[in-house]
Amino acid sequence: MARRKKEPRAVHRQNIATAAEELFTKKGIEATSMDEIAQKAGYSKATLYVYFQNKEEIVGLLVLESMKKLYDYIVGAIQEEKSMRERYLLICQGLVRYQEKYPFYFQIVLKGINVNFEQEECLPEEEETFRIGEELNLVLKKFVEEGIAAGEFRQEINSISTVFAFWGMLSGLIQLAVNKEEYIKKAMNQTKQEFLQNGFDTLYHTIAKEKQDE
Amino acid sequence: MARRKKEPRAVHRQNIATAAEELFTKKGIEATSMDEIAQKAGYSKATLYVYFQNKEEIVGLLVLESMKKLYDYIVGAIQEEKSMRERYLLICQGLVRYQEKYPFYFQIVLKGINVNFEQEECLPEEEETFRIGEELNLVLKKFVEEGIAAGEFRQEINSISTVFAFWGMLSGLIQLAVNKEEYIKKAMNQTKQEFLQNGFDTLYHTIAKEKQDE
Amino acid sequence: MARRKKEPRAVHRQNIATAAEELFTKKGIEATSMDEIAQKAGYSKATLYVYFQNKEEIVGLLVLESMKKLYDYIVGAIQEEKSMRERYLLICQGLVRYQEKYPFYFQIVLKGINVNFEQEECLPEEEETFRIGEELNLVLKKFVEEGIAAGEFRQEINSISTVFAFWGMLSGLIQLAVNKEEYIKKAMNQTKQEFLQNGFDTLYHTIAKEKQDE
Amino acid sequence: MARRKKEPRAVHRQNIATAAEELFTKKGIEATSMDEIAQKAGYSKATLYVYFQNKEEIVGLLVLESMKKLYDYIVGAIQEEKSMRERYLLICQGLVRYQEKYPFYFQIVLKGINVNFEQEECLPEEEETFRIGEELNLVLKKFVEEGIAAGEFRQEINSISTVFAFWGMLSGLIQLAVNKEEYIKKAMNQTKQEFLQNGFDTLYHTIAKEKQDE
DNA sequence: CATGAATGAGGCTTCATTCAT
DNA sequence: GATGAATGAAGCCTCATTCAT
Repeated sequence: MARRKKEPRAVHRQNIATAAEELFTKKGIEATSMDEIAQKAGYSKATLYVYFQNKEEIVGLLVLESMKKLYDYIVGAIQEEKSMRERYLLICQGLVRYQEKYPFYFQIVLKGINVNFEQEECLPEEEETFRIGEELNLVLKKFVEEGIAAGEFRQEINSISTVFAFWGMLSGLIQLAVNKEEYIKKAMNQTKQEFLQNGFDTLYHTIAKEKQDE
Repeated sequence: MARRKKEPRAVHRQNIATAAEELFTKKGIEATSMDEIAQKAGYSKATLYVYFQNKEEIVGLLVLESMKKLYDYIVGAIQEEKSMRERYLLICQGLVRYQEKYPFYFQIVLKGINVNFEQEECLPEEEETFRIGEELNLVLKKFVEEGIAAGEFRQEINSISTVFAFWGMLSGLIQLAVNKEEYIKKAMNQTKQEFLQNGFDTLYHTIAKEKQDE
Repeated sequence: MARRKKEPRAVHRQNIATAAEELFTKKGIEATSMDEIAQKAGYSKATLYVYFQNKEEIVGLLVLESMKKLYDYIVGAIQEEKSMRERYLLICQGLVRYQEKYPFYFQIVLKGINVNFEQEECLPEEEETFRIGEELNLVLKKFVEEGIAAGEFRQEINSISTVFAFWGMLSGLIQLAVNKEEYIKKAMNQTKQEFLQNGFDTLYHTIAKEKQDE
Repeated sequence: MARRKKEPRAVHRQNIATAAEELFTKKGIEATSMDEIAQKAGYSKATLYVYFQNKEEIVGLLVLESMKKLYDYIVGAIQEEKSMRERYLLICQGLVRYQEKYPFYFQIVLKGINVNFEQEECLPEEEETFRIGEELNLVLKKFVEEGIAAGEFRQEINSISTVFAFWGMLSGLIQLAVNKEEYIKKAMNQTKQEFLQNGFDTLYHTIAKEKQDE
């Protein structure tokens, strides 16, 4: 009954994680049972526990993966050879793509993780997630500093705090856009994209030096 | 053992809702069982089902109540005889108070409700919640228009879309501040209040007419 | 589907406990599942948890009951208007009856309970069990003292330690007799009763003053 | 990854048994999983089933080994060139050592094994265990007879039955002492050793000829 | 109306054991 | 022979919900 010959552990973990991912995206994390994940992944429920300690670890891995993706999106955006403004918008688009791909982790990442700041009791995946989050903050901070140095961003903005605040505002904006996409369409006749574009622009005024007309 | 002689249905609903409210705030909605609510409210568990169809309806009522409170906060802020800026900040404080008082509905309100836009399957409470939300949007829109008329806010901002975007950004900012209060303290040596104040100011630049240096 | 009208909580607990008791006796505690208990008791599995916090509590109640029974056996034996020797033998018989009725608790009682000496974390049933055990020790100690005073028992025996030692020896003897009843029959052609009688007599020499021929 | 080139079957069995032994002693038999045994032994879990039919057989082997050890202890004690009394106490000490080294088999040996007397369904290890048990009985019987012949032990004691009864009483005493070591300390201010010493002495009166004051 | 009583459905997790390679 | 892989079966427990009284 050996279903797969000799595929490395990581492959099985990925199979399971992928199945879980789809279900989480469709039904939410809490509402998805290990039974369903097993079924979807094509393993027996018990097998799940061969590859993961528990449900939490599956979530943990997925969150970590999502965080990596987010990191890549954003670093990729920043490394483009474009204007500050264009790169800023690419960063925003990165967040949007992230939210679309991992709707549930978006919240988790924005909520719980960093709390375990220097604490012990957490899965290695969670630690790693936190670490990447920190790195991401640094990368963004550098981006802001670069913008200031280039005379494009206003000097007053204390970079780290700004980054963090932006993080919150952007994610709030995106979540709203997603949750109320339909409403936005009907009530103000805008696509999600348009609505977001507006929001991103608006927020850009916040950091950009005067004369930066939208 | 009829606990209260003939008190109207609404009183019992309120008793139950109040008990639920406290538990939800302390432990979260999912983590609170009907058992606990019944216990805290001083009713039998079965009685809960006399006054509410199911758990969801309890949540619905509570969300509605919270929405009313939020409405009051914001309308109250707007009606103050103060400058635009001061009133803007009062609105923000209203949101903060709301988040503090109803941490769990904050998300619900920002997420699911309006989706049922003109749909059938939803509790009367949800409809009402939606209605108040709409009204709130109008009130805020008027506030923005007043600001524009007074020459304090920039003209370009299409009022309804701006209101909505602000809604998202402010709530994102607040949620972040709450979830990472500890982190904010450690990493940037700011209290939640300070961090938020900064964020609100920053966002104010977005709508305020030039020369409005913080 | 209300199976029983208004029987008090204790009745249900007893129903469940009785079913559990039978299964424990037949298959052992570990080997008996809550499912089986529910089935045998004629309740749904979930109902078990209405009346008991968990499996442990069922065991706890049963152990307590058994302890009470044991207490009654022994106090009853001691209160008989007979000679020391006869009463001693009645005590022994009490232990035998106890072992026959509650084979599994015999071990539990002799093993785990008193360990929680003055500790906190234990069910009220366990505390009560411990308390009765203590009382039993006292009763037995008095019996020994009475025997000494009557000039029937040797003076040297430090009463409390003797009681405890006897407790161990008797229970060891009884357990052996039960576990190897068959063997005893075949290897030494004795019934369990005869074998035990001999053992009890032998042990009696230990405490009785000289001239006490078997 | 053949771990050991061509070591005989027995070696592997011993490796596994040793690992199991340690875990059993530390956590109990039930609470030890095959997984853990495999890990500790350095084999794959599946390999365990190459050398043992099932978990039970591992226990069986271990019980057998323990029985051999016990046999050695006791025969060793009897062969000492000392007085009956001293040798009796050595036997007791042997039992104590046995209990300390194999706390879990103590019970098993005293309980289940001989039941399968001349029955079919039992592992070869169990048969062997039984055989050694028998031999042990004989050895002890001879010891008793020697004591009687030497005029040290009372004549009335039918040797085989006495041996068996002693077996039960001693083991009961020892188990009690172990299980309630803490309690003995607190309630009667004795160490386990002291308590046992008393018990052994007490029991010695049972077999010793008069004038044998402790 | 109020509730005591009961439960179906489901959730997570564990573990001894099997089997193809 | 040794093992990686997989799993069936079982266990304990929780909870929203129903219903007869």
